[in-house]
Amino acid sequence: MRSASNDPTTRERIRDAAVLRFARDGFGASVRSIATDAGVSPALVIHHFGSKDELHAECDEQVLAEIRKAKNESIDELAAGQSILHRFAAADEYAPMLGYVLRSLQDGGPVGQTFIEQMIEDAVGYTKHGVEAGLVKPSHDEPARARYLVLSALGMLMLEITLRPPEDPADLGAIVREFLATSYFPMIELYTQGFFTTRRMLDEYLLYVPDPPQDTATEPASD
Amino acid sequence: MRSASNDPTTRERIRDAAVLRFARDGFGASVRSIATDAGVSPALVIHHFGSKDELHAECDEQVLAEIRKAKNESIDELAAGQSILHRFAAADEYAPMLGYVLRSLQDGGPVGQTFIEQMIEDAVGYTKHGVEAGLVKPSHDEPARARYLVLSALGMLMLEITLRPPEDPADLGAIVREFLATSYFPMIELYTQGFFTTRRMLDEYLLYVPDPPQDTATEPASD
DNA sequence: ACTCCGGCTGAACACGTGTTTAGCATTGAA
DNA sequence: TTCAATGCTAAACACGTGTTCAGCCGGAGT
Repeated sequence: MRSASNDPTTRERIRDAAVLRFARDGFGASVRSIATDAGVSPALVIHHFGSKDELHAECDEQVLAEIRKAKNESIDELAAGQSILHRFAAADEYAPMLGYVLRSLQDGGPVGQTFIEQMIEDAVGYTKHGVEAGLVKPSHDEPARARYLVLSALGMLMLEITLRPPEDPADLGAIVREFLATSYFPMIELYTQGFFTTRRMLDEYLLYVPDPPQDTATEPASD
Repeated sequence: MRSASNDPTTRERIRDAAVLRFARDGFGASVRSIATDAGVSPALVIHHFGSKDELHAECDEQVLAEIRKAKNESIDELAAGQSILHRFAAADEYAPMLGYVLRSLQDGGPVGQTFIEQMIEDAVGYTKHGVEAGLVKPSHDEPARARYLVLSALGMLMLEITLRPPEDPADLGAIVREFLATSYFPMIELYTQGFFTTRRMLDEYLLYVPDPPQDTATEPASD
């Protein structure tokens, strides 16, 4: 049999090795290093995937599928308001996936983009629940707030990891946990009591722009 | 004269071209492209700087010096609580410097590190003034808050630019202005009214960790 | 037993990189 | 004029990259 699509062993082993190497070293990792990890010749990698770019694309799909799976499996916890980030950080088995996502974030790749979009979408849901339950204050622009919260948290994590990269990428889970731990206090404090003592700046803004944008908030402040 | 250290023309032209190219294309930019920009042969670049790494280091110094200069020149505005980021975004002439800093942030390079450290240091000062003036609520851990505010803002900007890179890097100033504009509302809202309706989570944390760290907030949560 | 065939490899190719080297050209001094 | 030195370059080198190609090897089919 040609087993045109489901010879599960070698091809998948290469793909998995690639995901790991990409997560560890970024997408500049060489085909040769991936081949070595998979115990295979560089030529075979190309033979199976056609090119490095196609291998990259297939890794993207694989990781996105794994994320979907992880989300479905922990849907109960996620419903409680925990983000997928906590879920990833909870178990070290997710470290490669997390590393891959962060690399993709640094690269501006499609995995990073859709990951962020999904997180924003989820955040909209969480805040909606929170508001309805009376735990979260309503916002004049919920999508903008959700987007702000996600981007600031994820960007901060990305920055932290870029500035102090882990010696062993397997420790990524631990690093994210440490990050969540150290960010927790200032975040909770800010979320609880705010930063300013007066409503002046907010009210002035609401006066100046009486109707907060609904779809795109991307109007530059003229000049 | 040998003019051992102060032939200002060619060498500086190469350095400036390098800063620009690094800002545009990242530090992977080739020596050849820099040489072409400077109207010079690749060999001369090496002849003047010894190696690409040393050129990179010299560009770092140059940019840090420019940042110091820009800070000193606009010290009045900065004292009013505006961050250096606003200053950079205000005029397009700073776009290369800004681009260089962001690249260095992506790379985890020393420019990014000291830039962040400086911003955090400044933020500590700003918030201190704000608290004394009664405009800003005090925090149980001021350094942690300052660090949180800077990292979240800068990380967010970095993420935005990575995910939607400018077609023409000269537009960086405009992009940052747009970013500041769109982040402004959710940020002000969060800073004004907070996020949670109750103090429960904060109080629980303060109960659990009665004495917030004073110098370093980077203690991992045990293992 | 023979053939065929497909997974697989070693060796090479083409290319881009940072860097080196030999030497050109221009300039200033003796 | 001659010499030396300096700023600079063309060409090459060494190396790492993705990719290709001819062919090996082992197992299944007849």
